[in-house]
Amino acid sequence: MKTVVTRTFNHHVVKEGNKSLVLNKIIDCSPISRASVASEVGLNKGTVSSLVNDLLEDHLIYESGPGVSSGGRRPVMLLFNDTAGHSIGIDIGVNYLLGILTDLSGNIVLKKEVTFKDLSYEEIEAKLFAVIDYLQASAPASPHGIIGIGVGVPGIVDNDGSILLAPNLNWKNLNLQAILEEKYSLPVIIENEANAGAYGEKKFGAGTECDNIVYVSAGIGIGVGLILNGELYKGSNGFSGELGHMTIQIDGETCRCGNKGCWELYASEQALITQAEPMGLPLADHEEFDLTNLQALAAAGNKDVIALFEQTGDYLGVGINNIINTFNPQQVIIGNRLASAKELLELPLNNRVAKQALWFQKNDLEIKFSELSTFSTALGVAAFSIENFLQVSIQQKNVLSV
Amino acid sequence: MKTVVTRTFNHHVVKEGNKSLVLNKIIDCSPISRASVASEVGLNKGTVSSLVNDLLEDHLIYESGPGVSSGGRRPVMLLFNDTAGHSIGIDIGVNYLLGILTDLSGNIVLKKEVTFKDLSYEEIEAKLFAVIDYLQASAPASPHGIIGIGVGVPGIVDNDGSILLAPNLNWKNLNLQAILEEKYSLPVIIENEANAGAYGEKKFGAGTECDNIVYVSAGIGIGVGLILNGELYKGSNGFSGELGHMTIQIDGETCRCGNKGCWELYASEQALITQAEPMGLPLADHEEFDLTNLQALAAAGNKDVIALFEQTGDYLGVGINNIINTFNPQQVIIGNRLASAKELLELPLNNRVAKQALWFQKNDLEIKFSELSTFSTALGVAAFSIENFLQVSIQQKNVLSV
DNA sequence: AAACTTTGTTCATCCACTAGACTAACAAGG
DNA sequence: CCTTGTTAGTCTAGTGGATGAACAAAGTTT
Repeated sequence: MKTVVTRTFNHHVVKEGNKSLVLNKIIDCSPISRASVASEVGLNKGTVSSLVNDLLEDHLIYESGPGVSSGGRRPVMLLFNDTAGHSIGIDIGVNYLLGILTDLSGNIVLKKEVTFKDLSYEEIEAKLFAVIDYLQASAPASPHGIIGIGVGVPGIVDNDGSILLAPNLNWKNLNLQAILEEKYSLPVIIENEANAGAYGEKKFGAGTECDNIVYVSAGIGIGVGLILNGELYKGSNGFSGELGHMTIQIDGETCRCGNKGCWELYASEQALITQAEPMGLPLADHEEFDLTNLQALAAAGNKDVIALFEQTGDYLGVGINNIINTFNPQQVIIGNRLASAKELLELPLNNRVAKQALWFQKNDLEIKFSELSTFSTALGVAAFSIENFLQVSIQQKNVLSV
Repeated sequence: MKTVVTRTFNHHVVKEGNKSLVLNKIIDCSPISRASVASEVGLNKGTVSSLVNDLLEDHLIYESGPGVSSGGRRPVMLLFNDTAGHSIGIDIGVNYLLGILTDLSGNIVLKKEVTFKDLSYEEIEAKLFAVIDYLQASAPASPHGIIGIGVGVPGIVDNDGSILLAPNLNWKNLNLQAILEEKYSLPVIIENEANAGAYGEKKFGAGTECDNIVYVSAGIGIGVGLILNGELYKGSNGFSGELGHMTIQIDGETCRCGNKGCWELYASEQALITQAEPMGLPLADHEEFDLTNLQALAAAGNKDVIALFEQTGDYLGVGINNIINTFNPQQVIIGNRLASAKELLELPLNNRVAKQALWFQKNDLEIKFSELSTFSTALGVAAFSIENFLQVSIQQKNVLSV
């Protein structure tokens, strides 16, 4: 038996679509009157009134006092009800766990960060539960409560929310989505950290106006999140964006993935550390090399370290140039740990791109460092939940009224 | 003033959407009865009947004799009216011009090929007009006649149909779309040759079932066409897929684009020729090196040439591996001139990918050589016109009835 | 021949959008 | 203060298209 996969069109679809148009208009332009929504979206005034009433009933929007008159009756202003619910976003890093609670506009109302080192899955899971419990308990009261949990992980996530592999955490084949949904009875989304970061930047960061954004998450390794034609591109199985293992030097050094000359051997935090180690640099007792103390050394004027950053920025540029040739994006956003070294990396990176990029690619192209700083991923996964929640909220009314 | 950009939902949209579902079902499954369409698409029988009547009036489908009974009244079978119109597709290469006339299913009814060398734009334009005139004049009579002209060119085409640059033809800033629309008063589409090829494979070739396809057009240079999430991805300005200039060897040779180590320096027809020239190979009088005589030499058992092809296949694999890591596609299709050397290239290419690709990328991944052989591009541009025509046909009725 | 199946049409009903009338609320001018 | 004009929002009748059910048409099975 072939099941029906296509979605047919009927008045439910029409209403849902228009409701979504109205809601998005209010979110983007609040405060706004019914009349303005109608004229700007292109719907009839009556239609808008009716849809607005539905949205009011769902507490997704609210009316504020009358606005200013433009020569006639004063309009009733409509606003998006930011705080009708809250979303939990978790960013699990190699040695930290960042949890945030956001309202429906992505404003961070609460954050909780834990750092650790070399923990087992069970230990990290305990910390994860603790953070979620804390955020859930501390969330302000609201009509819809916690509307979902999103988790970003540094690894390969398939389309079912299973973490196939998180090499730096030593996780394999872990269905974190099922575990969390079971425990919290809430919608849960697990997503690759770079994909989430890209979505975060698209929704709340530098790229709100753009349809084609490439987010380069440069940390210990390099992952890439892709927003193409306005939506997240995940590939057939969810494994797109593994650009850290793009070959940029056929006969280069061997990578832990088994290949030679992978990009992340040249342009990641690990690359910096590996190259710094044999340099005999001064370090405080018991400290290991990491980005932070290398940045300190550079700030102190150590020329070797500065040169190292410049070299890394140049190599970042090589890969980003490949990205530009591939995607012709409007924005390339560099995020994750290396984004904090913007001052050291930006100039050599831009020089490389200026020298290499094909002339026609340079128009309208922006290369930026993340605006959301360390929150891109957490905000991104929180945004996934919000997006789903709003979509379902708009549908439900129709389903119930059938 | 802000113009209305969003499209609101109303009855027309519903009807248009359902009509499209019905038509596509008939195209995919013809012959098929009204009853089957209804149950498989999920629409009411009456709705389907009404929409089918519209489609019959437009000559987009037709009824054949009754089908076989399955225990009741015999169904009236519906078929897509292939020959309700014809589409012209032109593939302009560096030294050839291929024109085809197809029916609405992409069957080639007529073809006309011209070869040339070092012609000016004006000379090529004359040949282009001649081919179009010939195809137009020879097209069988049909209710809708010629429904559009599509042209694929080896160059950079922006979103307005202007050819910004076709380096191997020496064309610059040429609005071929305007020229052809003016002359023929038909809808004209100009598209990059690789993008068109990708679309051709998606519509009529190996990739009809796949949503994520990467088409590698390996000719004198390398261009890549991307089908992502089921649709052609063109980038913000239409310049995506310039993967021929992806760096795969940072300190490699210098390319004509000014950069070093570009992929097409290692894995294109030009790469083969450049490497073959100093080898002192035997050639017939007055002949220059090209793919054809190199293939002949390889077929004759020349070990140096065979090794050259193997090396090229290996390098093709390097870039394709980068593509796999980037896109996690279901299919990678190699097209254009080098596809004809499948026997020589396939093994080393597959070896390289087998050795390099990350393990989780290998599932469900197919690497193929083009099924449509030299027609990918011409069929692709013809398909663009067909797609547009069908979409407009479905709309028109609604617009008229307002 | 009678009973059952399947196909396709017809018709009354429902739902959501639209146009336009209407009410409410305001500004400006005499 | 009242009148005129303008804008905001509601209300109502009308319309288009999907739906479900009844029905006619044309088969098969027993």
